[in-house]
Amino acid sequence: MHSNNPSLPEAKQTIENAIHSGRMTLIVGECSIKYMGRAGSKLSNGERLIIIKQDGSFLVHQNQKMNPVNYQPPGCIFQLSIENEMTKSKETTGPEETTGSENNQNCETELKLSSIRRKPKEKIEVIFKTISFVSTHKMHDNQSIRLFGSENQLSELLLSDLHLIEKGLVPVKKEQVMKKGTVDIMAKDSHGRLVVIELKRRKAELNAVSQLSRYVEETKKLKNTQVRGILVAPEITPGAQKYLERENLEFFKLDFSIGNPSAKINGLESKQKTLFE
Amino acid sequence: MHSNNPSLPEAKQTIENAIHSGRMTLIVGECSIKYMGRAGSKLSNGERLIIIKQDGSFLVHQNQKMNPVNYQPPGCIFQLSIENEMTKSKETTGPEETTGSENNQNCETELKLSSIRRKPKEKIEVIFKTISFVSTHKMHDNQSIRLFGSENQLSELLLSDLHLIEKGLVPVKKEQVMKKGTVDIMAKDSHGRLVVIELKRRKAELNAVSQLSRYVEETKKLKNTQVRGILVAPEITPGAQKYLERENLEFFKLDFSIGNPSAKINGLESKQKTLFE
DNA sequence: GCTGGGAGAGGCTTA
DNA sequence: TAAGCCTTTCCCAGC
Repeated sequence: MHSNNPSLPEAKQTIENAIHSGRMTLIVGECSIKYMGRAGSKLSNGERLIIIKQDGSFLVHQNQKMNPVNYQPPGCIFQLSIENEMTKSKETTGPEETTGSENNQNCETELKLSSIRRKPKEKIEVIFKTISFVSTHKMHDNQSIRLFGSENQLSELLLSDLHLIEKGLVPVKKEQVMKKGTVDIMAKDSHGRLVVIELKRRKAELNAVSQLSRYVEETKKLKNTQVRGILVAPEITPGAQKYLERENLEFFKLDFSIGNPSAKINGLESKQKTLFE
Repeated sequence: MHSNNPSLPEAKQTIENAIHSGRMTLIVGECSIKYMGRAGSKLSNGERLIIIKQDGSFLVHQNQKMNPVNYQPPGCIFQLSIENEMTKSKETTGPEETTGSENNQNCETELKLSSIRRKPKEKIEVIFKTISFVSTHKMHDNQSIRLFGSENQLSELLLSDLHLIEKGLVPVKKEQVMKKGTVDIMAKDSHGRLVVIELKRRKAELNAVSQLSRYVEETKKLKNTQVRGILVAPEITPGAQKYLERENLEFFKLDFSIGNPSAKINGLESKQKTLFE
């Protein structure tokens, strides 16, 4: 269902019906936006796209950037109301005679769309001056995305190929839960020393080293033994490299990108491909 | 501009025109999606909303969740092509006689929309079986959002109210750039000791302590002097608290919420309000 | 529910 | 451009 240049009351009705029936609602219109909650924001008048989803997600997009300019996560509720100058005046200064409304009866009328989140308490108010477009869609879709190459998956792959990193490296407690606490992979080297392995699917930065360092320290205290730490990532920043060396930790370069011929990881790549195809 | 249940060639033309003229394009249709790049993903057939923005941003939304299921950041380019079974067969197994096309001439025809990112090399392919809806919008909008309550802003406010944290605390190099490297605020206490302050606008977790610890250690080495570290946040998790104590760092509770009467931060709240109103 | 950490993170500022 | 870090981060898995 869709309508072009609907009146604000028409739009209100359409949107309410759509929300009620779980249809995705798209609105394009000239609006100003206010947000108050964990933080606050204001956006002056302009044309934007508003999206209301079945699960109560709420998005406001400008015609640029990937991320919405305002948003609410799933679960919020919506309120719609027609407001006009007379109403507003009444509320604030009492009834007045309408002025300047001869040219356009709607020029002072606005549609307010509020989306409210309970916890934390947050509210977005979209004040539409005009709506150029509303459409609603049933959106039949029972599929879920399958993602390949997440850190978790790479970790699994790496477990069976630990020798890629170092000869003689074996998982601690073979075929058992690796994720001890927050450590990605726990292993033992050929000298029987514990090795904590932190995996990053992208260029490792300072905080990755901080993390590994923390894990190593905790493991040392817990096991009361010497513990090595290896950071596995496709790249590392200079600062992180220096920090790593100061902490006596190690780096192993490993590229994970899918479908990239330059990522010639023995065995790993083919396994990824197999999973992906 | 909009069209309902367009043919795939019509949709192709409409979309190409819109991209060329920088109009935001909305497409609702039944499609399958494939992504290859830093990672990979597959999504089987279903109805989704596709958004193409002026700056080359690309979004695929299902009717749930806040985040797009697939996406490209600004700057990517688009390719559209009509594909059908005969074409496909030719490519793979040579010409064949068309079968089962009597009922619906378009049943084997597809519209492929590819969005390509240069660096890193990534590609999304959306294969439309049917398109129920296309609309394009000029989206006149020259406004930028003004956000209140970001950590940066809070840091600025706090600089002029350092005594809130501790009596006698003064900024190092008064009225000068504080952000030495990555340290939020550098100060001196009444005993002349350097104090590194890390500010978190929300509940502080382990990595916040890691961060502060790292800054303190670096500052110690750099200045070769005793250095205190204070974590300022509205809350702290138990794990972070323990870690903090082990590292001999300090915590100061400070609530930043906007419009929350419980946030009785002397001066800070009124300053925030002033900024927001 | 809280804690912890990844994300195809994106996006921003500064060097 | 890279580096570092914030985000109204969202989101998910574990506990």
